[in-house]
Amino acid sequence: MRSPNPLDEAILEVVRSVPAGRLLSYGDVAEIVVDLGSGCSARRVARTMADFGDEVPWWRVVQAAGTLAEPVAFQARRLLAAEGVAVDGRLVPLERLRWRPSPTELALIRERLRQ
DNA sequence: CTCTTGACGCCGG
DNA sequence: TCCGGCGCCAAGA
Repeated sequence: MRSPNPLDEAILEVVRSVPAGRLLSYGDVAEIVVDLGSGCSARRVARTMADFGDEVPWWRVVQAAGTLAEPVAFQARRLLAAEGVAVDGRLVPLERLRWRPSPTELALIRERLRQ
């Protein structure tokens, strides 16, 4: 298994910052990482989740349509329900629970990455 | 080097 | 709503 590079670290740090019960899409994570200064994309985030997701609350990252990614849908459904998220089949209320880092939160993430 | 393969996403039909 | 088509991008074959 490959080891995480700086871009992976940035992605993982963002996902780690998502509070329980809140959600983002792969694309949202990518946007935030871009704001942090690295180039990124939804597909790139998905790859990092596939490789290193178990190090972070990966289940809070869902598809843009509010659907759970097929390969991990079963586990995600259980973990999300455990933190109070209403799961309807493969659908979750992304619009209602979407998380965006505040400027200060963003600064904190930047700080944590500066190691 | 080319071609395929995804925990993706937007647009049309 | 549910596909199909594309664009995207890095990893493997």
